Amino acid sequence: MKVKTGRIREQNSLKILAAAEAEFVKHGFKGTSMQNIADAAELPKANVLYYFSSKKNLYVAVLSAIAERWDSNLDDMHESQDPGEVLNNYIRNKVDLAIQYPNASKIYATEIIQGAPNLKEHMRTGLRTWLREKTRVIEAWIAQGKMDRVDPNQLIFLIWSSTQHYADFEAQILTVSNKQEYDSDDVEQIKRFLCQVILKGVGLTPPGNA
Amino acid sequence: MKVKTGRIREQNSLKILAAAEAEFVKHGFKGTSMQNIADAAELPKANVLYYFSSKKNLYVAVLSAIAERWDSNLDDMHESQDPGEVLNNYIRNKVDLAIQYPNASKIYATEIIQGAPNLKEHMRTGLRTWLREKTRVIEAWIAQGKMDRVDPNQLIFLIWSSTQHYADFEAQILTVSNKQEYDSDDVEQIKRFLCQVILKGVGLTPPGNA
DNA sequence: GTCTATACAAGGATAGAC
DNA sequence: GTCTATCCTTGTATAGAC
Repeated sequence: MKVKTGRIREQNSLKILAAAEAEFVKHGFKGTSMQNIADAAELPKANVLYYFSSKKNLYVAVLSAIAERWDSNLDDMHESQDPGEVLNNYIRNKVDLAIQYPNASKIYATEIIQGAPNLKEHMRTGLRTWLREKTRVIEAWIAQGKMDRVDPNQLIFLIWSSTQHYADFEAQILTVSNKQEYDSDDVEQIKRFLCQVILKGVGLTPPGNA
Repeated sequence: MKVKTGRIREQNSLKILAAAEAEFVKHGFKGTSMQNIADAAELPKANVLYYFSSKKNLYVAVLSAIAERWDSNLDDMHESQDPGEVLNNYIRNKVDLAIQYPNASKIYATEIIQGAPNLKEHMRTGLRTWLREKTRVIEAWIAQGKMDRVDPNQLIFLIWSSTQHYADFEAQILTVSNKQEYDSDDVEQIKRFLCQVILKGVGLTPPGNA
């Protein structure tokens, strides 16, 4: 019984994408060689170039996969919902994402630090639209007197920065804390701290603040 | 009258360091060539290698200059001072630093994202000591009932992440905001927002909350 | 002290065997 | 569809002229 070619292709592609993500994080785009990626994926170098016709191409594929995963986790929020509950869930979700996919967060961060040459378009269209929508909802909550009068954009930026920090600055946080990795207690503590401080900071109370 | 050799050396070194910082930010360590740096510094390539004997050496020099500037701006805080005032000043200071030296923040961030291979030692010694000291002061404030019971380490991380974000993610923030650069109004608004939310979030009020 | 010319290595990409 | 061998560019670093 012949194995379908499509399956091999798919499996190899995924192996390469995972390996590439790990290597790009450690050494940057230029610092990563196709040989590194091939070795990590346990495939010959030419094979990697066979699936993704160029290094640049492979890098963009890695970025796209990350952006897709990122966007898929952007929960919808409606002004009819309770702001404390919505923001609480959003923050906890972002922390989970950061801890679960640190490499994704790191590559995304590196790309933006370098001026976002491959993400400018995504930000000008998709992200800006998403942000405007959320801003509108938060402004509605403020108008309804449900929370303090703060700049909605800044609030979103604060949530992004404070949550992603645990992925991007992992090396710093673990080193000064003298730890090898985050354990589940750490993660819960991070979530509680951020929810407590940010929600209280904008005049909200977490839903079940146990 | 002969120009002192030391002056030329110093001036060229500074020009090279500035050029290197700008290039390393845009393309990363491996992605930056000595030719790029030499062109940006308006000097021949061999001249750059004459002053800093290797590329790695030059990169470490850039990092050291950054770490030094960073550390010199770590204000002292004492438990006898008013926590609201101290944290307010610290946050405003960090925002100024981020806006004034975005490249420094970006290179530092990139280095940590990649696992801090050249900063591990600095973090294990200098930074950890600094953090422990601040933690002690914040714990004293909490014990004195002057602020909410929060994890002091997390509070420091929150201040670092939220302030540095405006430097590191400049490209994202400016793009979604449809701006070319931060103006002085933006900077003041950022400071007010962060001080307001973070201080209130830990049970403090800014000193002169105008 | 400054710069030109060059040795030498690494890596991306392709041609073509299997 | 998969992989070996190779071409060619780029880039670090040095030797040595001025």
